[in-house]
Amino acid sequence: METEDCRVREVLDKVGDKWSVSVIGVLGRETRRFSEVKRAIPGISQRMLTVTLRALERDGLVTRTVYATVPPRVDYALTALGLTLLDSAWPLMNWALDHVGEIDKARDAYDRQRPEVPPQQP
Amino acid sequence: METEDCRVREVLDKVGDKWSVSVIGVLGRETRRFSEVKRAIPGISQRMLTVTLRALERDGLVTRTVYATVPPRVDYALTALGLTLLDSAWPLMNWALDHVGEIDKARDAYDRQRPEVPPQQP
DNA sequence: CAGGATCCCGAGCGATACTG
DNA sequence: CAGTATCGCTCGGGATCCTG
Repeated sequence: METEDCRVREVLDKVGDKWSVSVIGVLGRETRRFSEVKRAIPGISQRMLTVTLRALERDGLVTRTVYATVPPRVDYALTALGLTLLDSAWPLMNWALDHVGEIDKARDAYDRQRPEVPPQQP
Repeated sequence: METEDCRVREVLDKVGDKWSVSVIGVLGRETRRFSEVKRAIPGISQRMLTVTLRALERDGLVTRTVYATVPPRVDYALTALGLTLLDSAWPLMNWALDHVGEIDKARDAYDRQRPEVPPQQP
């Protein structure tokens, strides 16, 4: 954890950013249209979906296929590289799922110990 | 990837944030003092190290031990939970290390295809 | 030595409106 | 349908100064 660790962190930042994981998870092993991905991720704005997909495409993690139809249609899918990322991220995603409860409990315990600006009524 | 996915993302955000991974990596299986961790992570400010460590402690991932000596001394170490996180994160960290090169290449190729505001001299 | 308190800038992102 | 363009706000986080 020293010198080129920053490069790792850069990649981890990407995985950790607000939407990339969700998008990669939704794509999984199937090809999806823009609107399908959007519908599959409740809170995302079309802007952030576009931005996120562009970034993933730029990094060689997803492919973008445009069909010159009317109305337009664009398909997204994970590349081979993207699939290896998905596989490598699985353990961590599972960890998150498995331990959310523990984390919540730890957090509550921690918060109960420190008053931290006890509620006032302004 | 639908409803409680947001909880997973919340945890992933934590892992993906700017310093958590580095801190967890530095702690690894050994106890370290505040200043040791700080020195092991080049770019970090003491403020962000404090903030990051507090968040990890709150989530039950690291323990904080204060010695009432002069000068003061504070030790940090991963909890059992933190260790399971470290293990689960390994595959992803390795993936990042192994594929940084590929990502850079993909990025360069992508950028070379789109002019994207060709350099001007203002 | 370990960290609390402030100030402050800019990236990140949501909301909205327009287009091929 | 699948974007692009703008505006504006939030807040992450760096710099700096102070303390037990």
